[in-house]
Amino acid sequence: MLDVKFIREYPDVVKQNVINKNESADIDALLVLDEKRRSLIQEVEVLKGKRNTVSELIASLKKNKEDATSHIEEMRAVSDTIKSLDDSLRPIEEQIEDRVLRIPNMIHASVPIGKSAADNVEVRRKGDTIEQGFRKNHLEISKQLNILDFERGAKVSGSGFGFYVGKGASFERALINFMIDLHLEKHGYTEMLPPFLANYASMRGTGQLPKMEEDMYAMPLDGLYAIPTAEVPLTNFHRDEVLANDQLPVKYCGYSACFRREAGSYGKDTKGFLRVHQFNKVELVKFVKPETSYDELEVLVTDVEDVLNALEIPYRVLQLCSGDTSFSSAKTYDLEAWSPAEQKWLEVSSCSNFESYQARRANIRFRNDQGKLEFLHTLNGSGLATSRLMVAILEHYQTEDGHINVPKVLQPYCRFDRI
RNA sequence: GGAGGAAUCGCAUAAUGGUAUUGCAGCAGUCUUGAAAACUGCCGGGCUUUCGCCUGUGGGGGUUCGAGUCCCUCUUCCUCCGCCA
Repeated sequence: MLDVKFIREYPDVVKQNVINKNESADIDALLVLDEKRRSLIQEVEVLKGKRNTVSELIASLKKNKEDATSHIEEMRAVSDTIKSLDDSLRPIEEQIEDRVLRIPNMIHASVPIGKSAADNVEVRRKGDTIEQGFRKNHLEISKQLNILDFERGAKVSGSGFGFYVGKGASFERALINFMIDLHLEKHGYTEMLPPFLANYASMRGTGQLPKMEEDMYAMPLDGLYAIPTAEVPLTNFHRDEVLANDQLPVKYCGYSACFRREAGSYGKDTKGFLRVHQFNKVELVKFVKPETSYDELEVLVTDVEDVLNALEIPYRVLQLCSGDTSFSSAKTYDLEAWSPAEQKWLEVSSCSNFESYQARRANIRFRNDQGKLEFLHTLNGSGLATSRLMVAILEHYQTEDGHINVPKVLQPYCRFDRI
């Protein structure tokens, strides 16, 4: 979340940012509440100061066995007033918190202003887009080879769930292991295997709640939510903690299943793996010093590109415009893999710098060079999500006789080199 | 699920119901050629030009003039019992 002090000082900048991000938030209502809060605090603090000094007086009178009855009587009234002021303050502070949590992060100065995905800027491209040719789409080829089963997924769980079957399951597992090993060995991340359910405080810490509640699977009986990304547990790993200065940067790499209700997106890209309620993803999360976070973002993107390069899948890197940059992010790059059968780019990764937005929500600090406590910066990127990557692989590595060659780098992870 | 114990600054610790102690670590300074040691200051959050003020003992309530301390409740951790892959 943003610092309330910042919102108070630069309300117009914050308002323009909300517009640029295609979000909505009533900044003026917040400022009215903030004003009310501060004047109430001023009033109540004078009374509390009085109570403190008189209480001390009462203590010393009692120690000397003198009479303090009149002071106690007086303080009884003061305490009642304090209580009623505190009572009127509480709902105001709750409203302020709720409103602040619903204000999006400020975009970075380098982010182009734009309305939608059409205004995103292609930064670079590796490999060429290719024609469909003889290639079948991922649903046809996977049905023919019996490696994915969405019909039975729908029977067992519902629309938008699928089974990986036989060599399809092995191949998925190989892909995950390959990506994790690459990030550990080549990029120096620490491996994590997180819980797939998280509590309210964690979901709030990374910015999913309270605003995106309808996108989450919830288990109200236990107050738990199915994670939409490993970003949630990996970032909240350090919630309410202070990291040592020389510990930074901290880099985690973790696999998780990801769960998304995808409410409101019915009918859009719903074919097979293009949009599912559960998918697998290897996530990268970094905790860094503020002055290094934009350099760390660039490195994060190249860490992800290494995976696509190793798999020899054509891809492009996009810088998202303001309107397409997510709620909590200050700057985001998307990576898209080419799908010959769909004849379009598929989003397979999203790499973002959240600056101190998540750190402030989740209260993650470090001791800076001056020995002071300061919010650090968090970043994360998918490295990568397998479902759409699988679509690209099944198309690119398809042979004319209707089989799939296993990419060279995955062969050591599979017990076969052809499906 | 049941019984008992615990939670105080980054870590560790103290506090007959009278307003949070001390040590370590960290930061700045004095001294030093430099470092160490020693000494001084800072060292949870907020407000304040300064002096200071408010707040803060896992979360939320309550009793009281006054709560780390007493009561209720929730959470987490530890010990044991039960159930379980």
